[in-house]
Amino acid sequence: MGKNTDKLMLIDGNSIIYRAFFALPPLTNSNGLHTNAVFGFTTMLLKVLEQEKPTHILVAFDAGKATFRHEGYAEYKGGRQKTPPELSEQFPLLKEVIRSFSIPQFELAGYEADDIIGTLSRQAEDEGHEVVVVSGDKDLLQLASDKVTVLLTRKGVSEVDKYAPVDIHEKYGLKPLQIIDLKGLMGDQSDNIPGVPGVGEKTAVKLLQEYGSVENVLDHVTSLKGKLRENIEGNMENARMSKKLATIFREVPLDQTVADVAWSGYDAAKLAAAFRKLEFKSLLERLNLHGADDAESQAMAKADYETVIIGDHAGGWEQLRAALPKAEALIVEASGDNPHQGESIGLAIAADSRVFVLAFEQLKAEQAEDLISWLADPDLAKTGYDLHRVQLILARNGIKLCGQAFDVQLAAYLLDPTEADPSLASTLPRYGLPTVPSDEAVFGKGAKFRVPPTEELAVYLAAKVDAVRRLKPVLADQLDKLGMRRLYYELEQPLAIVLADMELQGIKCDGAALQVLGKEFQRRIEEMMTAIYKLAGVEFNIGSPKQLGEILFDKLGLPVVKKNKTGYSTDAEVLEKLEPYHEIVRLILQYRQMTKLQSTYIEGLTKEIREDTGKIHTYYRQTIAATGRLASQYPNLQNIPIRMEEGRQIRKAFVPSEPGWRIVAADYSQIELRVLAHISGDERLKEAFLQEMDIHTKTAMDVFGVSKDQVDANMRRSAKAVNFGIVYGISDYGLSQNLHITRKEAAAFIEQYFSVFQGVRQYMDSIVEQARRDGYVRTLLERRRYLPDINASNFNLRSFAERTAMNTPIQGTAADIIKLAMVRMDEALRERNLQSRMLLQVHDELVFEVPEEEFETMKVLVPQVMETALELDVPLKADVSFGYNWYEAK
DNA sequence: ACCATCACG
DNA sequence: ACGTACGTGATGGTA
Repeated sequence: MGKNTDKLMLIDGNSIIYRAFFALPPLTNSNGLHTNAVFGFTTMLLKVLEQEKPTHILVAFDAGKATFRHEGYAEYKGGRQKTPPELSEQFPLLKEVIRSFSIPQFELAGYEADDIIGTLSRQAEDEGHEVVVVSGDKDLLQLASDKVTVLLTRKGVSEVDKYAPVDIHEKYGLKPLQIIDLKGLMGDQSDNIPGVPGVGEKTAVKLLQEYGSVENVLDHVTSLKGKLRENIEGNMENARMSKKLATIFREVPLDQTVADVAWSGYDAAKLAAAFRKLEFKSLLERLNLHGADDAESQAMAKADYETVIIGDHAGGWEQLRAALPKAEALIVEASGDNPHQGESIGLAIAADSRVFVLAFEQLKAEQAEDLISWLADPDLAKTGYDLHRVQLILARNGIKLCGQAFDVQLAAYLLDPTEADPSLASTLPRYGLPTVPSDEAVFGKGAKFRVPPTEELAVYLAAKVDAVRRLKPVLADQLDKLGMRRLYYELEQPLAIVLADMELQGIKCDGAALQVLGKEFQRRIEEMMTAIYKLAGVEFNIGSPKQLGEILFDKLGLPVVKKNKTGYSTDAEVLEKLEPYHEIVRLILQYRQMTKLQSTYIEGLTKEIREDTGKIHTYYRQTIAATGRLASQYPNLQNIPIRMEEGRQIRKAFVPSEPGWRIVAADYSQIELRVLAHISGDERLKEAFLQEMDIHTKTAMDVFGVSKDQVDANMRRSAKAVNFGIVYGISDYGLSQNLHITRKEAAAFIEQYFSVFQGVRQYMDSIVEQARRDGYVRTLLERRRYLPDINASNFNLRSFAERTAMNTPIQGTAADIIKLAMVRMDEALRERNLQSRMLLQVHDELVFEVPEEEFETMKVLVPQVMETALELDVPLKADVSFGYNWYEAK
């Protein structure tokens, strides 16, 4: 190493790849090779290279054989699960990627990556250079010094935390070297290092802060008391050995020196080739490497079709007309995220060996008639990408779409509802097909959005529509294989059309009523601002959590309850605790509430009212929620206030679009707990619903062992919280937070609940076990959700996956049921020739507008359809309400 | 672009 | 010992 500005980066290869493997969902390239861990490692590597800009770098690996640590303690790393084959196969891939980065890597028989890193970091330190160690293992913190900082991965591997000695002290109250003592005392499950039984992190830190080291703790064991002393006295040798095992050996006989790992950056073309091979499309883009790699185009589908641009020559329309009977796939392109707005761009249709592409403009031509009637013909099947959206875009242009037969986006969502990127560009490689460029690559994003010249656009749309045609049979087969055929064809596909109809219908919103309310809110906001400034003694931006924190905690000296990574937390939970200390707090809570109503609802909704019709048209996303629920956007009409009276007033602005009509709303009563009763088969829970009892009261009776009359409001409230907790995947901590009780009390509640509702306990245990075995959970209608973290060694990731395993079948089945009810309801309205319209869905509620003469019919029909959507072992119950606006329907 | 906050089921 | 309740979307502030 030469200059003093040199910086050596040492990466713990094994630790990072393990972390990445368990943190990321399974990912395979088109050859079926698993690549998730390599992907995670690479993402992390790019990030730290960018951030730290090292001049020297090395990735160290364990040699995969016995190390010197096994000589003294044969059980070292014993009991560890065998490396899963899905991970093993990624080591060679990773090593190749590292080579493509031109980064040196090594391993040495008998030593671990830690030891190599320790040795080189000492060498560099002695030479006076700066060192950065990267790992997922906090053992490495022992290496920190003036010269050495340690980066530990957080949240899987996507982020790193930087530790200098001062940070370690802040977090643990220990010096870097004491990390070894820490492990000596507390041990390490994953390395099978015993430590001292009964001593965890808390106790170990306390002991070390007092005594400094393991040895000194052992010397002073007589001054300790009780069980702790007993445990330590009985395990002195274990403690000494554990410390030894945890100590990184810093004198590995290495041939290489720091100078040997000099690094001057990577060769973009080499790296691109490697990413290409692994199909790391997003990384290619991130590096802007497209131009660097000629092989890129090879993975793109080689066009084995003829592209016909309509409008180019006279015969185009005629060819299209002749080809339409054989049409196989359809693409409709428009700009922006909101299909109710934005510019319609173009269409592409794949038929036989040809692909036809036309600009939207062309649909105005006389010759477009055949195409338009093809689109509208319910007997002519269309396969496409996001047909729900297509239906809206076409409708906006006065064109009807019918005959939706297969939607690759919807199918891909059902096959993996957690996949974040539903684009064709990302879906294709997941199913082993050659990919297409991303929308972003073609159109640019945000302000840079532009429609490319006709020729380029045509090539892109042609590639997409061809891709849809290839993808369809693959996804359809997969749906069949996984038993999701009916879910797709009888539920989701028909629902897409029902949703589009609802969205096109829209709901009338009385803008004037919103303005009246807004005026009142504004008056109160200004009143509160004045009062808050007066109490604070200064004017500041109340909406800025940073400034508010300074006022509350620095200026007024209120106690700090909770912190977040930006600084003081000032959320409602914190403010409620601070209310007794200062009257400003209550005002701030009210101010927050009012400004939320004003900006999100009064102003937000007003912007969404169409001038010509006075209606709001939301957009239901059918392929977003991991549980199968819908999501509503632009605007979100699933979170209109109801819990607080002030906010609830907003609902008065939602009115029928025809004079004299009414709003009829019906919501499922306790659908999630009913679903739980059904799928768990718990006799007591079933009985509660069969007897039509108030479920929270009944729960309180059973849990507290009292009669109905003895259940007071508090007991019912607790029972209600427990019921919520059960649905969410219960944890004592979560329940304790919610009820403001101790964790112990919460745990006792839960235990009591489970001892009464044994079927529920059994279900919760078995669903988690099943998830561990299969890697996924399912709803009653066979919707599935994969839980890649269910076997993670990271407690947090694993616990989250376990709660998800408990929650998703419940929330997801409830979603199945209301979706089914929507499809049936749509049919019922048509069959009976009713004018009433379904307008909104709010997870367990459906909202209609109903003419006077259909009012009595709908009051019966809606709950009847909802209650019979699916037969369970307990009855489903829907409560109807009505009024001349949504507020009154309560 | 990301975070904190808060609206709903 | 670990440190969270499940699922969403919109907003304003801040880097």
